[in-house]
Amino acid sequence: MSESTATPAPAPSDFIRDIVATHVAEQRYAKIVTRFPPEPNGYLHIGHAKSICLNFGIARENHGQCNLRFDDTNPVKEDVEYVDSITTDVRWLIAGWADHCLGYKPKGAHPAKTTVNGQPDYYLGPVDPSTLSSQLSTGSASAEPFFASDYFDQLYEYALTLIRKGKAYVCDLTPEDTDKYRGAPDRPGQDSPFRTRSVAENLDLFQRMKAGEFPNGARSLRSKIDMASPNMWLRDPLLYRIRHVPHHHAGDKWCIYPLYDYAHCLSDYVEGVTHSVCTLEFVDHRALYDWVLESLDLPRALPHQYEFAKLTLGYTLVSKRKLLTLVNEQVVTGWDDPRMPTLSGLRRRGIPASALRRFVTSVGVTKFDSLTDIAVFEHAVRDELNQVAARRLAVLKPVRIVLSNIPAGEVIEVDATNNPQSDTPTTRKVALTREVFIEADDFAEVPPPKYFRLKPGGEVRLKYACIIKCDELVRDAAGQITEIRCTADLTTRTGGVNVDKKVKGTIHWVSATHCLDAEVRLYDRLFTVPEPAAEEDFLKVVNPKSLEVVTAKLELSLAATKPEDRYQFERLGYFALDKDSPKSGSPLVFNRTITLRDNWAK
RNA sequence: UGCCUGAUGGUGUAAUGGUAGCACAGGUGACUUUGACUCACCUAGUCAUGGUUCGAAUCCAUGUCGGGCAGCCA
Repeated sequence: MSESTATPAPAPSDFIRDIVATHVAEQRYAKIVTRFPPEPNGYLHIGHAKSICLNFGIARENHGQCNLRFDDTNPVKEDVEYVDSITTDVRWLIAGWADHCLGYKPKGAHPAKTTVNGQPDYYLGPVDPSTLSSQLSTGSASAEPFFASDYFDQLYEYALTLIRKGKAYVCDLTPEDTDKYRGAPDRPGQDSPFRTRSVAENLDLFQRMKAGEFPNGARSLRSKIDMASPNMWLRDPLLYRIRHVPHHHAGDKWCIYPLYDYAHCLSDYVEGVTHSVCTLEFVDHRALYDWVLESLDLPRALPHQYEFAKLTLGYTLVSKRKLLTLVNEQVVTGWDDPRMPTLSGLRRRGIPASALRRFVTSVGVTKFDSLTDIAVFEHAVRDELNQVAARRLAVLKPVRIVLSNIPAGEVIEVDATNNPQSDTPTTRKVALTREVFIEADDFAEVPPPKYFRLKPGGEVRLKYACIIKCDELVRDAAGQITEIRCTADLTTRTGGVNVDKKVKGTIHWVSATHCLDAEVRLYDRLFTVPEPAAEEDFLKVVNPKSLEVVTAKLELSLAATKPEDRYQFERLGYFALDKDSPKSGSPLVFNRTITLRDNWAK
């Protein structure tokens, strides 16, 4: 069922939501706060959609909030370009669904120093979500997403605290030696020779690291945990590295930058996050997440990390590197090519955000690495579009029919239903004339068995119009069919005496004189195998027929199509205007979002 | 050979000691002015072996198979 219908879908349930529900029941937190923490170093894809819907879903189901936070601790890989695209994609995906849970902070705000239970503390809360949406829609922009880089000052203070507690030290090992000392999964590491430095020396060295006295990689700040731990992430993992580069958000203030494991848990804490939900590859990091937080004796409730399996979709690739290759090798036209699994690509293809949400909800949340059948995704898209898309007549590969008993110049207006799924369907007028186009596939001179469509001597209904009979094929000297001559039985029109006459087939059509030319881009899956990621060379399994461009004939009403409109071209599939389209004077450009199901598999 | 984690029809997911259910896919039929939608019916599953129990997908043990971990990436 569509989200727009009266019966709302039941709230999803999964092991993480169960945990949250327990915490709500025991009133462990004043408010449930989650976060979506992308690094601004690439475009969001369908896998991120699962994480976004989980985090925002938990927030909206519990009257909570979900912060959009950029995990921007590595300036050498990041760029504001991605901050903008990610922000756009997130807001598109949650629009009309969880906007009221979106955690944004006052523009330019940094954590405030407060006192909690007599202890110093840092906290950065969101702007009032009820005022946020109006701010965003008016573009007054007094709010913005959270940024981990806004906490660099506090993170530095916390690092000093760790040093004073003897829980962190400055290490002079080279990156190569650090690796060697770390040991291997089945072999313990060795203590760094710098592990026993005094607190005073560590303090001095760390401050000088910050002051820029040392070159990149010369020293690092490390946690002091256990070099023999069976968990590799507890073998004195690095907290800070030296990088003499400016930061896209923090400017040129810093030459030391915190690492993920150190910055993430503290960012969660500073924002008051309660449930930090991430993917399975971070399970081993959870011990470190907890270690950092617990080592600091923080005065407020600590956030906790929970992990789920990321989405893997059949016939789809989401690897940043491989997607980049597709763009660079011009296999696709860009990151928002409608064949790409990026949110911008899916959006351009015409897939509604609501369909994406419904899809990721339907696959569930577990700790099992699974491969989701692309059919589940396609079903969600079709199901959603079937509810909302207006029907239109369009012919992709036209063949000319002459209705010999209709005089040239005569226009018969017929009523066509806009959406049969609607409780109160409306209609529009479509012109029927002497010459019409039908789909090339809908005529067969030598029909296969059980062929319901037009064939020599056969009858078929032109949808919304009347039944026609194929009388004659006109050929040129070479024997090629140049014209299909039919007679129209006007008594079978709506309201006609023979309206109830049955024929096996009903086909779509467009008047040859009252129509519109349009470029229509027919997309198919980008890869020919279910698991392109498992391929030694994924470029070899790119579907050579993933795009076919045709010049189609459309009914006239389509001239008024707006970018957000979704149409079903009857018997063909769902289509949406491409962003290339609104160029004045040039024909409209439509993208095929997805075909209709076809049970008449040839 | 270390640690972490997982295993239910073809696929995904539920059942938290008490009738193995749902969705997708597939099949058959009905309906149809979309070979769509809708509806009905069908196909098909607890990784293995032991144990506890009146009763085990669920608890225990052992094994098998899969995924993750040795970035100064996130």
